[in-house]
Amino acid sequence: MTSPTSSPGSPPRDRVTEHLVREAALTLFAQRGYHGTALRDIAAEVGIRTPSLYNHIESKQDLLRGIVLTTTEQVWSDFQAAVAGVNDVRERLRRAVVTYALRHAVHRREALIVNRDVESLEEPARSQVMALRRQHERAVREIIVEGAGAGVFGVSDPFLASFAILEMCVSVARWFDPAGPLSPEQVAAEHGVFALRLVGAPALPGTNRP
Amino acid sequence: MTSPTSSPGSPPRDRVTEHLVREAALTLFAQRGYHGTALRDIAAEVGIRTPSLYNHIESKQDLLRGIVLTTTEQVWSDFQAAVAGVNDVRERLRRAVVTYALRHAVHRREALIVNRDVESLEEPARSQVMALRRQHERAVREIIVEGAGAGVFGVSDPFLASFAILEMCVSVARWFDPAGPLSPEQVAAEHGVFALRLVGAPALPGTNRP
DNA sequence: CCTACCGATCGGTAGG
DNA sequence: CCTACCGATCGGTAGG
Repeated sequence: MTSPTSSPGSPPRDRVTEHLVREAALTLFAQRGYHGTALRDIAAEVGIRTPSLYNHIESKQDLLRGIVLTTTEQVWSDFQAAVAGVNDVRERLRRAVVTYALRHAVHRREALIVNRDVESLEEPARSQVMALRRQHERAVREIIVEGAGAGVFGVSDPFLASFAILEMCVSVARWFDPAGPLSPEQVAAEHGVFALRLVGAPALPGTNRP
Repeated sequence: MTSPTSSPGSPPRDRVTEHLVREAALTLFAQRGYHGTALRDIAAEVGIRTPSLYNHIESKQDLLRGIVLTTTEQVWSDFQAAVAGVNDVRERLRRAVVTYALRHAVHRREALIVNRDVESLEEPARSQVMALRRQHERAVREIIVEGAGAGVFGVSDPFLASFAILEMCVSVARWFDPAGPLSPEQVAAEHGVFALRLVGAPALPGTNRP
């Protein structure tokens, strides 16, 4: 692949791209946190000096905003796709949980940053993110409320149960090891089983392997 | 209460104490993270200037170390006290979970800091903390292994189940609201129920209120 | 407990 | 993409 254009005035294509910079930020923010990462570190990671970063990004805050907003939006669209057209309330809960857990195994860095550094996000992005998160939480809780109302789930407090289930999935990002014995899909499937058990639902066929 | 001693050379007792400083650090580290909190902020919180902090503490790192080490040691001793002399494996798991969840509801700030900023702890404290955490994790996992071996729990992967249960308790620190409708004890008890359901154990008497 | 001050580092800009 | 540099802020010390 060669440089596609060389219109007058535009600099020659360099090796470092915006994507590479955001990728480096993702890794370092996840490891050390937003405030624990210096732009100097990110620059070094991609082999340039700090000021050159500004050819690719607007600011350090811009890096955080991109990661957190994109991830939060994807959580919501993932959820909608997962439960769309599914009528059985057990299966709807299972799919919501499997999707959410899968994301936290596959996109560990993004998840860690969203949960650790959302407080460092400036307004108005922070409020947008919080609203989207609450929307997702409410939607999952409503599945539990519906299942409890129908007598399919035995749950005394849907708030408690939904937080426990959601946060159990979130924590996958903290301990999941891609080099470990289980695939993201296996971990996600097992969390679907855990969630149904937790709400006291009768097991779905084929979900309990001894 | 008056100043108890005034031995020659010792300065008069001031209003600011080491405890007050550590209390302020606890609140601010929990809110903004270790790297997001300046000593200046902590000093302002207790109404003094930054250099005066050093009459009470050794360094910023010393504040973090105190919080994280103490908390981690208490988790371990809590656990030992909770399961001591309990033979039934279901009851042992339930007590371990209730104790752990209760701590995360009552000591929210400490828990948030341990989980967010342990990476900022310098050696050798960091390794000490990690070892203690692994010890606790292993002990909980062994309860699950024992229950599974005895056929009381139906669990395909004790690692997965123990992480899910433990992290569900950890997350209590993130959403628990002391002003909310549930007491720490109620939340903790409910997590005991969740844990037993999650491992597929038959319910203990009186643990399921509709 | 304070003021004065230290070197180091931060995110970011000027200018090429 | 770079060097040179900015003001602000950091944790911490000197000295009283």
